[in-house]
Amino acid sequence: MSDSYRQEVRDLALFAEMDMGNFEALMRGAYVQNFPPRIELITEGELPDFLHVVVSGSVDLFSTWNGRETSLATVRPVSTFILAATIRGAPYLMSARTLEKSRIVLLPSEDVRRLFDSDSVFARAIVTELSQCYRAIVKNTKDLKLRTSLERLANYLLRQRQRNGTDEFDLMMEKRRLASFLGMTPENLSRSFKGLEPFGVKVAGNHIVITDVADLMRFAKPSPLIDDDST
Amino acid sequence: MSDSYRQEVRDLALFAEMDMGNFEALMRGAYVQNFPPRIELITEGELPDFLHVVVSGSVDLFSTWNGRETSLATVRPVSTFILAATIRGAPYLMSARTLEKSRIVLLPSEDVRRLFDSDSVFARAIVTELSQCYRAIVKNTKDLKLRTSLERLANYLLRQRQRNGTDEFDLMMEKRRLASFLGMTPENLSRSFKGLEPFGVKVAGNHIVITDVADLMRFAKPSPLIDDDST
DNA sequence: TCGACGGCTTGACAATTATCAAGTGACTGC
DNA sequence: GCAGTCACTTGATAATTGTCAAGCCGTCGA
Repeated sequence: MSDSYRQEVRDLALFAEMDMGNFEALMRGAYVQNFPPRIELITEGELPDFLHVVVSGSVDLFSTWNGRETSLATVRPVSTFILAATIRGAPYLMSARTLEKSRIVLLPSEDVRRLFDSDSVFARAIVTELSQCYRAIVKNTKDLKLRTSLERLANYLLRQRQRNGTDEFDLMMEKRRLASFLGMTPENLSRSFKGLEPFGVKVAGNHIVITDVADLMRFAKPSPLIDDDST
Repeated sequence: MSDSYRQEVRDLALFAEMDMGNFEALMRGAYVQNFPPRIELITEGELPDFLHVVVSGSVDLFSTWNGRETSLATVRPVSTFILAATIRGAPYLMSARTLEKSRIVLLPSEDVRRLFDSDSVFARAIVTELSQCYRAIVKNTKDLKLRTSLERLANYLLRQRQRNGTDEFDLMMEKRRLASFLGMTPENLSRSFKGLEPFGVKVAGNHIVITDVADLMRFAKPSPLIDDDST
């Protein structure tokens, strides 16, 4: 494995503080793989062989039931996914597929679990990461249960504005996936974008301009307890 | 604190394996409190002072936004809640209220965080607990996004059947709260119960009889990746 | 250049879900 | 006992969301 990837993984909060010898051992068993777009990396129901780290590209976490499919999250560099399944040695609850050409570091689950047992610094880093993931999905559940689809879209746009630090930005994903992520159909997402025009949202393809932030916020009523990424 | 509560807390997976001296220290700072029904124990947005352990009674975790409210989970003895907020020292994302007369053990957050840093056995127990909570809420999100309300109710009833080990049981909560938990209105829950009659569900007040399990399963299509409590 | 493809949009319509209003029935306190 | 309360139910109606079909409009490759 090239040193640059090694360093990128080491820089993750999850691995940054762990014992260097343990980290080296973990990386010895690891390998990097390149995937083309739209490749299914893992399938829900299977047992975790590897902890995955996205080094470049992006990965969609999704789930299916009874012929329906929904997108649950997007993983962007540099971060891990399916940590909980790896730790528990329990079946994946989500499937994962690459969205674009992506480079993934694979860490054997066995090694991760063994280190989790022997390296208490690593164990603590895992707690931090897991509690972060847990809180993120709690916020997502609140978003889903307390808001209409129009309100979810409005707040999504405000969160993107916050991330980008500007009132003008491009959507980070296909609209069809955004629709799935927000829990609606592509058709309804189209109509919802129209529905936000009166509140100061201009849409041209993937390009969004928020012309009246105050007005949009008045409608969206964002809350730190749902929309803050950090806490 | 009485020895019986001390032992009940110790028996929790979260505390069972930790160093005895550390556990004793934790319990010295703890205290037990009795609450009447419908008392708000914590309010979302506040900072965690205590890790809560329900010893008897039951607690509703809920959240509000813009005048709406939704029930996210019910905590029954003996288990903890708001572990993630306590560990991160971040604001509660959910509020909690007693559903009935309840006895709660309060463990100062400071002590919990300190022990989490110094007792690696405890830290590992926390990882197990958190990953369990995380996976539970992922399942809940899939339930919400992939199923209609009728399907959610059908699968809920099958889960209760599994828990109780019998085709005849009482609902564990008020129907209004069940409705909120399942992401629907009380009116719709009423109609949904009616809608499940053709699939072998008989309802009389809080009492449920599943007269045709095979038929109900054919409709509900339960999946271990959504409906299994254990994995 | 052209046609095929795929994602997006639009309109008509249907299903699902929520809201409002009224009524039932069980329990409670005077 | 009896009125009052509250959860639950039911019906009518409205809002939201999904489905289906068709058309638009880029991109891409022949």
